[in-house]
Formats: sequence, structure tokens, C-alpha cells
Amino acid sequence: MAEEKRRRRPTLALVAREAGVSIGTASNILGGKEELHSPETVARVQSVARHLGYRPNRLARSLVSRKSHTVGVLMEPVHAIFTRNPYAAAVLDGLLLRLGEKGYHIKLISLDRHDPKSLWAQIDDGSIDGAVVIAPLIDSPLLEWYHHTNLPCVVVGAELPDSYGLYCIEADNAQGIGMLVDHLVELGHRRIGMILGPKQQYSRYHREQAFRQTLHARGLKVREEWMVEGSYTVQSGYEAMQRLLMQKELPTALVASNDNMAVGAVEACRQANIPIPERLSIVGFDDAPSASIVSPSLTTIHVPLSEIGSHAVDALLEQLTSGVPKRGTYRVPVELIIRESTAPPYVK
Amino acid sequence: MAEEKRRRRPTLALVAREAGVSIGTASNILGGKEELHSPETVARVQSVARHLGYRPNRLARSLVSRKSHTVGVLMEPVHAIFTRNPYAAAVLDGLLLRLGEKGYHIKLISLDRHDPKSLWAQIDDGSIDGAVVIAPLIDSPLLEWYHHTNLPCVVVGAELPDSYGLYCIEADNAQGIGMLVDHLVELGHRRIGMILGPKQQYSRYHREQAFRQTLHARGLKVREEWMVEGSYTVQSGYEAMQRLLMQKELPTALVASNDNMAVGAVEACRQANIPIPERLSIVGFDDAPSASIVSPSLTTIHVPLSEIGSHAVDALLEQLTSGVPKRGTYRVPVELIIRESTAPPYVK
DNA sequence: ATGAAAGCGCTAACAT
DNA sequence: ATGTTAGCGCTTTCAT
Repeated sequence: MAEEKRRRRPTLALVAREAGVSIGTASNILGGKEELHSPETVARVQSVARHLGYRPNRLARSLVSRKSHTVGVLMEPVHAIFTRNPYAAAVLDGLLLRLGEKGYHIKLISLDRHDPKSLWAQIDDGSIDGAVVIAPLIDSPLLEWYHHTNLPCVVVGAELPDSYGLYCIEADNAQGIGMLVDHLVELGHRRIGMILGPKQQYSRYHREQAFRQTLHARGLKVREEWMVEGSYTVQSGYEAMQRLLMQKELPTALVASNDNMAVGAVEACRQANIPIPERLSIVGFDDAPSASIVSPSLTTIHVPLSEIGSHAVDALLEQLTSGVPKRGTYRVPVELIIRESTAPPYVK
Repeated sequence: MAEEKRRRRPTLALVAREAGVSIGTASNILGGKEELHSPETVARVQSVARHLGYRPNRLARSLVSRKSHTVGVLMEPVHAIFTRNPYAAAVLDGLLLRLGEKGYHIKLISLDRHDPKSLWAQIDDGSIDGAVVIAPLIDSPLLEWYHHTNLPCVVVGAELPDSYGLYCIEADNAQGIGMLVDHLVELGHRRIGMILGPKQQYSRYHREQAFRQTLHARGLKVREEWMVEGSYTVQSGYEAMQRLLMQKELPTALVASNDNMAVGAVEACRQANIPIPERLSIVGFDDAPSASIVSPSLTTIHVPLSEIGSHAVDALLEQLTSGVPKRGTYRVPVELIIRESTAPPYVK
């Protein structure tokens, strides 16, 4: 009995008793409202707390205050593989940094495909004040958000239709793809292909559409046999390139929808003895760390991913404090980074 | 008043009242002890809960049960940058996967250097049942662990002295370095240098020591001017290589303490027009994604990082259920991966 | 099989 | 300036 008491961590009640004050007083002092009490009491309580090694129980605190000071980061299982997903990793960097500054804690939630029914019970269980959703997929059960919960939420890496009523932060895909195509056109390319992203990703469509429009605007024709599909992984880029290489006619330049796939494509070309950029120019998107490491290094679009993470935090905390849901889309300006993987088209 | 009630999420009490049962009964049924009650009651309660959209409050549940079903992942701020730290990213992958399988949630905690006093208050606040510490640094306040808390804990990516009394999981550095050196020696190299990790990392010393011992065992001399230091980043490897290149005499092979630095070293050589591996063989450690992407691809040591993450979870959960603290070290077997960055030494 | 009641550790009115 | 009280939403005896 007495032993059990000893094992348990000291509580507010214990501190109060030892310091000879009421539990409310102790709560005030240890909860940062010291100005309500006399200096002596404050000192005594703090000293007792220190000696006892008192640490407030966050759960109890959150239960009554209805604030967990924790935000959830929701990821599709596909994305919860940071080694293969520089995108999610970079966004997480930004989230972590800003959330830490603001004194918030972070809970990582990888959606469980096995049991989508318990999805909302897992997310909205009182343990988080709000959520950041990373690149939700098109059929994602997550997107029924407002049917199930009114937890504040911010979406990163996908531009959702307005009807979802969520605030989205996404790279300006149209601007980025436009810059890439223009760069290639200026080099003299007129035969340009594309490796598309997977059909479940919103970004795929925005990037594809921008590609088609820009080509059109430049008076170039979109050749459907040069539009191949990948899944945003290195391996898929490799395979897409192999498929492309089986065509009778080849483009002189290729836009990969992200850097991962561009890296895979470069490797496929290397194995097929097609020199990059002499025979084929290849560009990527995102400016992942690998883009500057591969050889040739990739011309790509720099997306300030970790700033996007910080921005997401700011937008979310703003909702938390104001109580007003935010909606709409913030398209983040991007930048063209010219490296070694692009050159004028080969002339026989 | 009534409005406020409406806004709030339904509680157990509400479900119980609507179903015409006591709160205890509802708790049993919704908490998985349905066998204690009659089928009709069970059905009724479940149905009411569903219609009301009831979701249990995890905080309240954890408060009374003293289990949060959440594991904390503690990282030094240096590591909390996943884009630059494939090591932490890969371990996190493994943690995330296994923790998800086990129904545990995960809280990411990046140590705050600004306020080390509140460190334990942040960690041991009732919100986690145990912790995984990723690659703690040598002077880390974290290592006073058992003075401050008896939270179960597992250390990954560092082999701590026994005195800390913590269970550590780390790649078999001695084996790995031995394999690398042996590989180089077999190729004919006798002049081998090393890029060391930073002094704050435990792994630096284990890798350095293994290097010195293996060279010694092979009858080779360690040339101190070929032992240069980096900080496990690509940039630091680049700079370390530049310093090395200023020596009058150069080694014919170089062991970089991790892949990041090997990548940086390769880049420095490229700029200095030193062909790899013809003029200099370079090896890395970890088998990070970049190792197979750079050109030439890196001969390196494969460390099953995500398995290490899973293993860490298993070890931690074992402690959680058994209540018995685990200690000692598990040295994970590693594997030599031979790629393009190594070749026999150049002969004039 | 079910209900009543105690309390997890804390905050926030409200009194004094 | 300090004490008292009523919960936060849930689990868990202990009765019935």
C-alpha cells in the first residue's frame, strides 16, 4: 500500500500537501499563474515540486482543458516510407521545426488500410488538436473529413476541389511545369514526352494538365505514345523509361513528374547507352536531395518543401486559436533549377 | 447550454443514457468486454454508439488505465532533419510499420536544446508508455535517463557503455568496417585513409577503432594525416575530401564512415578530376538510398535499418508487457555490398 | 447481467 | 492571496 504510493509519480495533490497549500494554489503556481500568489508561497511550492521531482500529467491536464497541444500528421501508408519519399520527409522537417518552436507536440499517424472503420476513432480521439494531412490520395477515406469530425485540418501536397472545404497548400504545379517546358523549348526541343505520376495523386493531374496546356500554347503537339505512367518511385521511373525506349521514335526531351522518377529514367538510359543530356534531356520536379547527387545532376523545379511544412503549421495554429476554419488553396511559388541533365537537342 | 452540449462530442454517459443502461455497462461493451453482457444489450449499446457517432476519448481512457498505447521517438535536433538524415528516416520507417501493426501510436519528440530543464517534463508526462532514442550524442542530457525516469527505453544507433543500463541496438560496426577494409586489401590496397564521423557520435569511435584494429591486423600502418573528420553530412564529406587532397601523398583507398560523406567525397574528386575508382577507391557505410544512386555507385555496408526499427519496437513492447527492464547490446549483422566505387589500386 | 460509486490528476469557477 | 468544489470522460471494483 505505502509501497505502491512510493512507486507512483508525485501528483499535484502531494506537492500541495507537502507545501502546506491547497491543490488549487499549487495548480496555479505550477501552471504558470504565479502572479496570483505571494512570492513566498510561490517559492515554497516550486521548491517542493522540484524536490519531489514533480512533473505534471499532460493527459489529466489535456482532459480538463480540452487542449492536447499536439497535432497529428496523417499520412497514407504509401507515404509513410520516408526513405523512399523525400517529399514527405522534407515536409516533416518543416513541420517538426515550427511545431517545436510553438511548443506543440507531434503525433505521427499512418492510416491503416486494414481497418478504415476505426479511422476516425484513431484520429479524433481527443489526443490531437488538429491535423496536417500529407498528400491525400484521390479515393482516400480521409477526404470525408467534415462528415466525421470538425477537427481543424490543413492539407499539404494536394490541391483538393473546393467542395472539400479544406485549406490546401501545394506547389504551383502549373508554374513549375510551365517553366520546365519553356526551358526545354528555349533549348530548341520540340519533341517532348512526359512520365506521369500515379492516378491516385491529385498532383498527377495538375502536372499533366499544365504540360498539355503549355505544349499547346507553344504550338507543340502532345504525342500520346510519349506519355507514360509511373508511381513517383525511382523504380517506376526506370520502368517507364524502358517502356518509352521501345517506341520507334523517341522524344528529344522528357519531363518526369518528380525527381524520383527522373532518377530512375536516367539510370535506365545509362543502361541503354543513351547519353544524357546529349541524346535526351530529362527534367524532374521537387528538387529532392537526390536531384543534385545523381549524375548528370537534374534540372528540376525547386519546391520549398520544408517552408511548406512551416506554413502548414502556421495555418493550422491560426485555425486553432481563432476557431475559424480556413479554406482555399495556397499555391507556393517555385523556382527553376538548371543543372546538367538538359541541353539542346541532338542534331545529326 | 443545450447548444454547448450539442457541440461536444458524445460521451460514454450519453450513449449509456440513450441506450438505457448504466455507464459501466456501456464501458464494458464498448471497451471490448462484450461477453459480460446479454446479446441484446450489447447490440443495443453498439447500435446507439454508432448512431451517435461515439468515439472514446483516448485521454480519459489513458488517464485511468495508465497506459497511453503511445511510444515516443526521441531525436537530437541534428537528427530531426530527415532529408539530410537517411539513417533516422529509415529507422523511423521500421518503427512506424511495426508500431502500427501493434496498435501503438507514435509521438515524435525532437529534443529542445534551448530548454534542457524541461526535457523530462516533456518526455515523461504520462503521454507515452516508453521511448525509442535515436542515436543519442555523447554529451546528451538524455543519457541521465534512469536518474530521471523509469520509463522503458530502447536506444538505436549507438552502443552505450554498460553503465547506462539501457538496451542498445546498433549495427555491428566492427564487422562492417572489417569487411570494407578486407575488401580493399584483397583488391590490393595498402594505403587506406578514413573520413571519421563527428566526435559527439558513439558510432564514430567504434568505427574508428575497428578501422585501426583491422589495418593493424593486416599489417598495414595507419597514417594519421589520412584520418580526416566530417560530421556525417554530404557537405562535410566534400570538405573532408578537399582537405585530404591537399596532402602531398594520397591514399589509394578511402573508407568514409557513412554514405553521406562518401557521396560528398566522390563529388569533391569529380571536381578535382580524380577518377573513381581508377585513382581512388571510396567506400561508405549504411547503404543509404543515395549509395546506389550516385555515380559511381558506392561499395558500402548494408545495415538493415528498418529491421532495426522493428526490432527496437519489439524490444520495447517486451519491456512494456513484462515490466522487466532490458539491458545490454544487440549488434546487428551487416553485409558487404560491392558496387562501382572500388577497384584495384592504380599502377603507374 | 447490470448498476452505483470511487477516482485517475488536473483545471477552473467560485468562495472566502 | 488562498481554499473549496465540481467536473473532464473514462475504467474498475463492489454490490445487487
